[in-house]
Amino acid sequence: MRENSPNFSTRERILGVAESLFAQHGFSGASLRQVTAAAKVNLAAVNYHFGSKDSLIEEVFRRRLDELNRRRLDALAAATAKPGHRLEDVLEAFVRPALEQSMDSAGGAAFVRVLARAYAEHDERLRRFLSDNYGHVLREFAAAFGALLPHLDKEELYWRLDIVAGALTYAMADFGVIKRKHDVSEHSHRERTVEHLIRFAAAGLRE
Amino acid sequence: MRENSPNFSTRERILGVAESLFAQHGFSGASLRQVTAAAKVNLAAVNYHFGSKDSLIEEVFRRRLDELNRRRLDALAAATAKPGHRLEDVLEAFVRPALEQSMDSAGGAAFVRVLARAYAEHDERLRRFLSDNYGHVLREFAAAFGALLPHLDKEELYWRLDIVAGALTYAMADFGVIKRKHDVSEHSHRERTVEHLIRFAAAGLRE
DNA sequence: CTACCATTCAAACGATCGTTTGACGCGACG
DNA sequence: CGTCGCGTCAAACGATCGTTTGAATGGTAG
Repeated sequence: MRENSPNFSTRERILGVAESLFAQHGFSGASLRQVTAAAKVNLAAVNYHFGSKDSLIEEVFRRRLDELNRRRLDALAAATAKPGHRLEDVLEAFVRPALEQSMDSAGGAAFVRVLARAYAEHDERLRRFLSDNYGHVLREFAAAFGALLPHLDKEELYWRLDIVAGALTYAMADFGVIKRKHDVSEHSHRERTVEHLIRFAAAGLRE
Repeated sequence: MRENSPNFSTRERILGVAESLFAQHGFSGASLRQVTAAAKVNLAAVNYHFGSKDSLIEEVFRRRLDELNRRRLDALAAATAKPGHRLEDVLEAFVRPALEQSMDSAGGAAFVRVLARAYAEHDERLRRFLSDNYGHVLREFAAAFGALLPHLDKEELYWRLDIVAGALTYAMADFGVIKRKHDVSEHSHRERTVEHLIRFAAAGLRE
């Protein structure tokens, strides 16, 4: 059952197609006419259901980010509750929910790319939206990391977490200039990518 | 002396301003009218001097990437010539030229952001241009890494190098959701970022 | 001075952008 | 049956996009 199936509502088809096209061409690179044509809906449907293109972009995030961050906070709580938990546990709480979300639906993989794109976009409006709605998640993780890394002051810690977040996000998004021939075991590749990245990040944070 | 100084030619002012605006708003997000207005030149000057917007984008890359990759290949040759050279030496040959370029001119820092943006853009035309003109550099580095990592087959090696390249590029570009308050020692921050990233990458590649 | 060439300029081109409009189909409800 | 509201539709809005045009400009060579 594809995203343009008539079994999906107009609103849901728009969200699914927009997620995919934003991942491919960026937010300003994908036009509403491309989106509505691919979703086989009328052009005006976007402004009817979402109000504007910017609101559509926000909704693309909200649809998946709410659940993603809920899972992240649950995993973080489970990790920090365990006495003697390690840095790798906190890192995994941040990364594994994104990995799982990227595998459990067709649009999940596209959404991780959208997330990575948002990270690269310096658009102030989009950054403010993400900061306002999901900044508390980053702050909770920063606190958990800080407790495990008492030798780092706050500025140093945030600076390194920024690097780690960028590396993790972009590796998850599978961006890259080199094309892989066989995508047969993409899931296991992704799984191993996460493991390696956690090692990367843990080593760099501890130093 | 600013980039819009009359001491710079029209062509050079366009290149400098375009580099900065592409870094801020992306290639499709920055219009030629914004570029020419900021550079204080006529709108038609872009098509007169470069032929098209796409050609301008290519020229923004070519202007700095030629020298960057020449420095990278020189550093790589120096690193591999040394007997008993380590993985960190090859990584540094890849990263340090970008670091130096980002500090020796006002536009250099912007260009590193442009480079990172190109990495995220999935635009097929741009990727082909970069692959055609600078693919040999990546291939030489891949060979040098492969010689140091004989336990990895070619596909595995390329897959990991992709991750490493993404992490390094984005950290260099200073993307991030968390704003730092004091940019007083940005250069030393960047320097230390590179050191940490090399450790990250070396640990992950060796595993 | 004249002729020429490179460059700059205002203006306009057609295309495409996000958005708005008003009519239309149609099931729900009194 | 009438009507009300939700969703969809074709069409058009003004704005902005990349690009092109043709005239004006200014320096240089014959």
